[in-house]
Amino acid sequence: MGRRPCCPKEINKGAWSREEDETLSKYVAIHGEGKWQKVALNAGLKRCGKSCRQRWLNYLKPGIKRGDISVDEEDMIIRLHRLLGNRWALIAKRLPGRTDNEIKNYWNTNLSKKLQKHGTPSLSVSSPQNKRNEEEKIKQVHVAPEAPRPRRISAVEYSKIMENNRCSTTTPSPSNKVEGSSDEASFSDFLIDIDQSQLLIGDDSNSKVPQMEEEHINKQVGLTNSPSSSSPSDHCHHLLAEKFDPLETLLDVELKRMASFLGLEND
DNA sequence: AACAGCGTCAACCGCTGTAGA
DNA sequence: GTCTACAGCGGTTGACGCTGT
Repeated sequence: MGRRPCCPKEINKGAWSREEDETLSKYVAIHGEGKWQKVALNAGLKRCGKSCRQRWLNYLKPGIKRGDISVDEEDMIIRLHRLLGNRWALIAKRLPGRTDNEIKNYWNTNLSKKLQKHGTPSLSVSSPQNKRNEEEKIKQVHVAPEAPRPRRISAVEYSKIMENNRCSTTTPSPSNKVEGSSDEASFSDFLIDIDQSQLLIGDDSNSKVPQMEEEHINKQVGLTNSPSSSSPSDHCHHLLAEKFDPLETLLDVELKRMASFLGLEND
């Protein structure tokens, strides 16, 4: 069963002209993003919808940073890549103004070579005290390049996995772990405890930082919690109900750690 | 000056997930 | 439950510019 070609045959390919860029920008400014097939059709662009989307997101969209990647950004990319592997879209989300394509290209052309040359890159943010912990943590969550590609997974599948793991009984809940603990690692441990082979990653752009993590953070900073004092099983139900991204959460923990090294905790 | 080799990056391609009919 | 269209992602390609010979 063949797949229908996504684009008509009589379309432009290759580099976009200035006229095409203008047409696309104007159309999106008026009608907004989305429905890219219609964009291509209605705007009179002889391009396929995918091509329009990509051009907009990677080049025309306001706020796109172009040009040199700063040292800080590079450092961040390296760290995020350690954590996430080749999940460029997720990495890009953490670098405002940078696109997944740009980061991917930068990695392939610069960083991968640097890393090959020097082995582990020397990351600028590391205090001796925390370095060991961090290395340990990275070891645990490191996505090896040769590891099978993480699979995106639906909330429904996740629910099944969580139920199989009997999370209400065997998995420590952030809510009871956090009690009296200022150790944010405990929270990431909770995440890491999920069988790596079953680790799922919901990385759609709408996935928000899970409420459970917000609660955790709120507790850390001494904010009052939501009225529903949650039992472990409540948390489990919450997990089941929400689309949840353990990696996303881990990432935030990691970023917070980095921020604390840099003294940027309040930013 | 001419050519080859290499690096960069925009764009393409194929795949998966999701939503709606 | 199945099918289809669409969105999104990551790997790959190819055009172009730069550098070395």
